[in-house]
Amino acid sequence: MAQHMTKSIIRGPYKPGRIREQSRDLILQAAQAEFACHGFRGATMQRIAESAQVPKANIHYYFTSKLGLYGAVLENTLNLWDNVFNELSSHDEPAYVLSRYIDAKIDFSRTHPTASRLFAKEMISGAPHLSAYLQQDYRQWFKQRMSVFESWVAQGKMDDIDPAHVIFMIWASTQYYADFEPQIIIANDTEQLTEQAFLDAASSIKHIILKGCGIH
Amino acid sequence: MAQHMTKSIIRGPYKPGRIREQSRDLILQAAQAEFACHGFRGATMQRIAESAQVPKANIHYYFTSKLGLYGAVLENTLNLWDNVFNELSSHDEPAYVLSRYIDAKIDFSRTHPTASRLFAKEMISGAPHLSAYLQQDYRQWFKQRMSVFESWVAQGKMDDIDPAHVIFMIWASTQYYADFEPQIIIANDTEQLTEQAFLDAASSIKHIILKGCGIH
DNA sequence: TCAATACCTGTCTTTTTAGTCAACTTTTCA
DNA sequence: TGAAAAGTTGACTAAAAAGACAGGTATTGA
Repeated sequence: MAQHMTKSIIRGPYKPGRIREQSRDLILQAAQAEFACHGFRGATMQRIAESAQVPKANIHYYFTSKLGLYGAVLENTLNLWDNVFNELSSHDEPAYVLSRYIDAKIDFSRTHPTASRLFAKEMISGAPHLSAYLQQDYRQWFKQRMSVFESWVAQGKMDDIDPAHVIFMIWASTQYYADFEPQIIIANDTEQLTEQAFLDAASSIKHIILKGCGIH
Repeated sequence: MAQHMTKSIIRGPYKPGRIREQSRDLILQAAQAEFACHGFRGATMQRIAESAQVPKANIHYYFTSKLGLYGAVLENTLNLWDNVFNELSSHDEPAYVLSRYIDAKIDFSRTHPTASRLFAKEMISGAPHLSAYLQQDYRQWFKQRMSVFESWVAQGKMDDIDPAHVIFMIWASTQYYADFEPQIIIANDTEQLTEQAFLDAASSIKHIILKGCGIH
């Protein structure tokens, strides 16, 4: 993704590359929703074009192919993801760190549900387009966090539980509120999930995870 | 799904309707895998045919259309699902009931991963083909179980947590091991998930859920 | 103002897809 | 055993899909 920012000062409403950026973003957003809903194979360029209200040929002006567009959408989404990942820092107090992390994850589910769903769809399909990411950034991040948990266990700050399962439980529980929305909406007997519903979910998850891991 | 069992005694290897049943099952199984991997729109009749090793026209002999086939697959899958749902009976002891339920759910993830993924894909897509089920059986089941939890809370057998979140946490955590398999495999640094890995997961989930809910 | 560059899109081609159909083979049971 | 019923399938059609491309318009900076 080469960025060739010109040195031009803001002079009028137009700068070279500015239209490009806007149009790309518009298409990427429509594409994310379409891919999240129907998966890579099930999404169509025509529907993405209609959703973004641009001619289909315009998409091919900015993206080489359907696969190229999907790759750009995934890359875009992973950047968001990484920011939330990094919230799980190596602070000394597990209660503080995990609480913040669960809050951040639930907030992500509320504010970026399509990003969560896109990622989930890709995983369920066997993650054919994420192997590079999973093998590198993810693997590294995961190992680092594991060692933090292990140090907590060694210091007697939490029960001796395999940290991997704790992380998976947090991911699963928080992402569930984005990915399985229809199920939750019907169980709640409501039309759509309010911010309060997400806060309540975070509260329950924090209670169970912290107490369940013996963290005070 | 009309069943017209004839009264014929076992005479040879062939009975009317027997071939039908076998062929339908063969196709349904291939279709489940394909739909689970690529979703409704992304799956193709040709690929299902190849996977089942029958000509495409044969599928159309048994199923009216792609949508009809998908409906049959969903119906098939929901029957399996319901059996696991019913494991969560209204026994007196929450520790016993929840332990058994978590074990059953994890076992389902291990033995029927494609069923879990099919269901997840449908949910993420907004559950357009499951509204009838969600509005009836599921809703009813959910309300009944909620009241069981509430009675446990009233009897001081568990902490005062919204039961819905507990159920969602159990579902999310157990299904995660089927739906997000690639992620777990890479984290575990292994080739595939062993039965022992699932047992360990169940063990950790039980520990956290029971202790986290204050169940003894 | 005026080339040069970036951006836009209607129309076309090729491939893939769901679904049809008529001719064929196998199985059944009276 | 033989006619009727069930099952099978290669070849076809029509629709939808991804992508190419030429000929346009808008924007820029000198």
